[in-house]
Amino acid sequence: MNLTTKGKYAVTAMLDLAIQENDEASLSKISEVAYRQSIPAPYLEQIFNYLRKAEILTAERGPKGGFKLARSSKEIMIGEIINAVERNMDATQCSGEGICNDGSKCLAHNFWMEFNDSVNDFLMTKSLDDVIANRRGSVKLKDELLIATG
Amino acid sequence: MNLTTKGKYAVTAMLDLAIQENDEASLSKISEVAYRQSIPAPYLEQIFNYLRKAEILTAERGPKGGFKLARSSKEIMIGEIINAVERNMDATQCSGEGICNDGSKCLAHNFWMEFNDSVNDFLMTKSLDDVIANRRGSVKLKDELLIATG
DNA sequence: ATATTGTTGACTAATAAGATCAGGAATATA
DNA sequence: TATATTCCTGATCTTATTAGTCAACAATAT
Repeated sequence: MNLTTKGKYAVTAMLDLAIQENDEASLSKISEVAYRQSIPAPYLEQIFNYLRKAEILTAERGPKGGFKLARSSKEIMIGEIINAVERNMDATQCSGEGICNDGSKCLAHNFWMEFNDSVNDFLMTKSLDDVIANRRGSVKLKDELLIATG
Repeated sequence: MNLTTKGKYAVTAMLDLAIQENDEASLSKISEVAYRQSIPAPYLEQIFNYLRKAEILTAERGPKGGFKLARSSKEIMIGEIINAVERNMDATQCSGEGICNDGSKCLAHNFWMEFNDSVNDFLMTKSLDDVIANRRGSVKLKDELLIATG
């Protein structure tokens, strides 16, 4: 299992887009996001391509072009972002090759599967919005109050 | 965060020792463990050294020498093993350097801390014995029955 | 004395991460 | 239509790390 800088850049950049999302349909340029988040722009270009292909980002070309989230920030899970850019998040591959396939060789096989499930449960139940809300402290509570008071 | 083959070898080798533990004070040679678990012996030598320094393994030299667990398999957590051999299991380092230190730069900082906690909770609450019991299916239940029936 | 086992640290090869770069395709606007 | 701007694509480069080897040494049972 390998969670690298690339995955962390991807999450940070997506959070940036989610925050920028205020004004409807606003597009952010790669160069803007890269500057705000201290991510090398050409590297972010690469990363955004993965995210677009995974359909969690949409792009428009030309002047006035840019990127925005393909869905609401409540509907994009951190795990999706990471899976889109990381190639080795699966802890089940007990060794380089499939020497675990016969089932008896690797004593820890079941354990790694459970570990994998645990990690995925965590990452797939946290949305961009959750992370932002958690970061701002009490936004979620505020939402609930608004609902409660009509 | 980086969980590599080295960490997986370490866990597998420790499980092997735990299983061999039946006969009191029995020592296993590196070559034996390496053969049983298909781990390159000179590499396992390196790995066992880390584990010995972390005091979860003890060694004796000379003929009849070998390794055994430093504590009971119920008291050695998988997380300890991994921490002893992996150098980069901390998901909190949001980037290569400490650009997150000022607190405001990395939008995901809190999130990575929580993720880290989640992973550690999982790994630090599973003992070697837990993994073996889980693997054999109903060993734990059997133990409980033995206790229940005196 | 000798064979056997762990101990240590230096070394090598292969791979992957972290970028960079150049050229192309779309598109808004003058 | 020309042009500037932005995304799109793939090749390439550098560096660090992983995975693994090796040789010489230290301890100890027989």
